[in-house]
Amino acid sequence: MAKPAPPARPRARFVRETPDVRRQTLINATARCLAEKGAGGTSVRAICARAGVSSGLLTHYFDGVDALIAATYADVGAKVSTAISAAIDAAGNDPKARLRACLLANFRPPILDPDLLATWIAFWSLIKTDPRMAAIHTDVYGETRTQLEDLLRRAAPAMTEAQVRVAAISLTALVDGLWLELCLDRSTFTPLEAQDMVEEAMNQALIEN
Amino acid sequence: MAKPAPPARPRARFVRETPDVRRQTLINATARCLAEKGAGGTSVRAICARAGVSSGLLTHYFDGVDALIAATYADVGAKVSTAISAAIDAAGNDPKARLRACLLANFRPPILDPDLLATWIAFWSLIKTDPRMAAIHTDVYGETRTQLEDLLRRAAPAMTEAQVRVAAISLTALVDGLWLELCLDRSTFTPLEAQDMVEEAMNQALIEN
DNA sequence: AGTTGATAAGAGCCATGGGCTATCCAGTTC
DNA sequence: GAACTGGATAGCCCATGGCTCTTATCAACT
Repeated sequence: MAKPAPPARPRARFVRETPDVRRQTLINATARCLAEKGAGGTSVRAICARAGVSSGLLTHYFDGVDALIAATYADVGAKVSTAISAAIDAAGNDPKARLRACLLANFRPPILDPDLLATWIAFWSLIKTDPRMAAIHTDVYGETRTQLEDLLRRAAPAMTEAQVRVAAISLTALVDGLWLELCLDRSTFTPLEAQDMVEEAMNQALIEN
Repeated sequence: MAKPAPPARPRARFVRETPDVRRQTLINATARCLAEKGAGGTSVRAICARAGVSSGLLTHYFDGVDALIAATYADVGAKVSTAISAAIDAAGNDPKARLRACLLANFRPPILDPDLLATWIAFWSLIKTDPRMAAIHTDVYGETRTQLEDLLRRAAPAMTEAQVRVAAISLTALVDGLWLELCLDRSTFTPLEAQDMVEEAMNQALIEN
């Protein structure tokens, strides 16, 4: 069928971007949508409206909205990893100072951010049903733990591999638990208190071994 | 308007239940839906199909699906609290044994359960947008922490109030972080290892003070 | 400058979601 | 046993969701 009515309003102008730029724009818009409206409010239309593109673009550049969310997960994970690495490098060369910086960076922006938790929760909610998300989570968590184990080995060379592994898991869990509760409800304790608790646990792990 | 076509199939039989039974049935169905299909797959129709009732009942007994989810949050939180209290009572009268039981119960069924995490994640995802959920969360978390603080005081009477508070927050965070990661991915470490880590942290908190 | 082909827009399609309501039936009361 | 009360059903309405498809637009190439 031929379209009977010509468009009353001319079609909007647009600029042609490279695929990388477009994908990044969509990923950023997805992260903001997840943060502001949660997983339930993150629809194709909402993402594309925020990105300033039409809804057809999403399917054009990603294999559906689920794939876009998975890509956003990987991207946000990489951003967090970068922020932590930057904090480590800024701490200088002392192994203990570097370990400390790695742990405490979790309680400062941009990582200590309720919006980031909202994004993360959206990812967690998809791990159960989407194997791709589960794979990304395993990657991200494993990378973080490996980095922490490396810092621990340098800060306490006397530790055995088993001790390093347990300490890394334990410190990661403590950090995650404090971070989670801080993002959910700031009224219980402060980021500084959380940092003190983590530092205390870190010293215990180093002293014991 | 009168209905023009008489129903080809007679209407289904039904049984009349008390409001409490119906509400509990719907709450249980909601918890199972959240666990199996995540927050995204938990619709009015899915809940009611699982509960074996028609979709109109949900609106009849709850003020929309959000209210039902909030009720489910409160119910699941109460169940967890009950399980922990039971573990504490089963530990006898020794204060340290009771504290230990409270902490370690988090790594045994029914609390260590990926389905439970799925339910919890659904709740977290609503805290940001629904003040009622935030209020319930504050209640549940506060109650848990108060209970832990009480056990700590009895196990280590020499601790100051500030020390008790910090220890409770810290131990809760460690437990939550380990529990979270265990539910997300069992391959990283085992529940027994998690219990050992928590016990170690508990002993540290008790010895120091 | 004209041509070309991929990029982008935007309306539309079908499915699903939540809530509403007219209708029906099980248990109670007289 | 008959009328009554209110729990329970099932279908409907409208909004929104993801995705497709056609058409318009732009930038590179000849």
